[in-house]
Amino acid sequence: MTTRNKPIYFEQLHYQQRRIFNFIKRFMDRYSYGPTMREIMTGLDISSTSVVYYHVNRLVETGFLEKGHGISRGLRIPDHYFEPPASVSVPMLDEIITNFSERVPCYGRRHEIPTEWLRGRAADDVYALRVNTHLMYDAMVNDGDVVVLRRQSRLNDGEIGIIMLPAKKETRIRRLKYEGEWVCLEPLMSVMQPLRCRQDEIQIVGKVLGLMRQF
Amino acid sequence: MTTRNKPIYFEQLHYQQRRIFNFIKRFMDRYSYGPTMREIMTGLDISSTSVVYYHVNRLVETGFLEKGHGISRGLRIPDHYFEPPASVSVPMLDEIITNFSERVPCYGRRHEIPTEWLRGRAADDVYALRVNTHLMYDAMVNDGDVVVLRRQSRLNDGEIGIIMLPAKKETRIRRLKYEGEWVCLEPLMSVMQPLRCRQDEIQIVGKVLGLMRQF
DNA sequence: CTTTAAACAGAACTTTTGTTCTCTGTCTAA
DNA sequence: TTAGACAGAGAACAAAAGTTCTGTTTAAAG
Repeated sequence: MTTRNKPIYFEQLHYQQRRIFNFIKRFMDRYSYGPTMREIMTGLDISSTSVVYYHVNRLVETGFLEKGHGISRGLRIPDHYFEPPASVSVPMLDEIITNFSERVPCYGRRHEIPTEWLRGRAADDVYALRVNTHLMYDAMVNDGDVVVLRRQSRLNDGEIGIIMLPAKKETRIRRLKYEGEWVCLEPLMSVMQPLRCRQDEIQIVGKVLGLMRQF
Repeated sequence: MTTRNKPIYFEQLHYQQRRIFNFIKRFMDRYSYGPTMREIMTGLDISSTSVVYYHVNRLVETGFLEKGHGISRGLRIPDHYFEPPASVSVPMLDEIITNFSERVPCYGRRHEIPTEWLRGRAADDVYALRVNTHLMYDAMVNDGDVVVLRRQSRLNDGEIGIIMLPAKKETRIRRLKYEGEWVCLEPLMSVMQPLRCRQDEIQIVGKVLGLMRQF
């Protein structure tokens, strides 16, 4: 395997090689199978298959293409050329489950969220939750909104999460601030009152990643 | 073109044809190009390429496969076998543009929205708009939220849209109700006051499809 | 100006691969 | 029983397509 370090960016490739690469990509888009050397030749008005062969091998050397030796239409575009999916599907919960050590029921329905919301992390333990009125004014969350959360029992200082108050039988979306032995549940709307309580009085359900509302 | 009506569902296909179809699908998944008759033959321990050829043509006849005549590795799996994308990308606007007859500036940034929000319609004229505070309390929309809208100058009775009040130099997200010569802009939060005005006092920017908020 | 490597041209060659053909066995409906 | 549709075997053929070879041009470097 002889890999050169010279050209890294596509723009640094020579004119002919850029043309060939683009042709292959468009061809595969259209026909789902790759072009032959001859098809590239006629498609780009190149005079000989050997010229195509030459440049294709150059592209393979520089990692812009993959190719099975002796395989008809065996050109491939490496995986890293395809953008990762812009959205991921996460399971949808019908209600908040108190004890998260037990299995979370998934009713088969799923919800699509932007990959960006994961901030590079895996989608493990990420769920969508359709909230009902009792969460309403806490954080500009409306009845019927879908809240996306990562299930976790701890939050860093200043992070926003879904927090249960077992004594009051309430669930809130609040920003968590640690103050020594105490925690302060700050509302996201200034109209609401902050809530100060002992750490063992709250139960953290998860971290809120985002919210989606369909009108 | 001889198309039969007999087998419609994959499960109705004969054992051998199901095997071949699955083999092709797995092969393409793995190598990105299709298998040859011989590769299918050896891969499925079939005794002759002609047997493979026979069943492949049967699969083409019944619409489970597509195939270019005389094309090496020219097998294709029809589009309808692949699920439509779960999300679509729409251009992002930096601000509300008053006169929508002129070209909408697009800064290259885009936003991912669930396909479901389009309700089967095309993504034409759909834009994402990051709102700033002046829209805030109208509809539980917060500063920094991304509102997804379809650009249109008319709304049906009861639909929710982004509505400009040129005289007041205000923009609101409200539910529109027609009352004869008048229109009523109903708030989505009951705390707010409805607004009654003449039809020529408002300018409809678009219909609101949804809202996304990243924490 | 000479040298050298990259790029191009054209043709021929070899392998790969789709296609055809003939023959055989099996099952079903008439 | 028998014609006919269907599936399978095996071999051979022909087209498709990758590869190699030789030689020429071009452009940059020494």
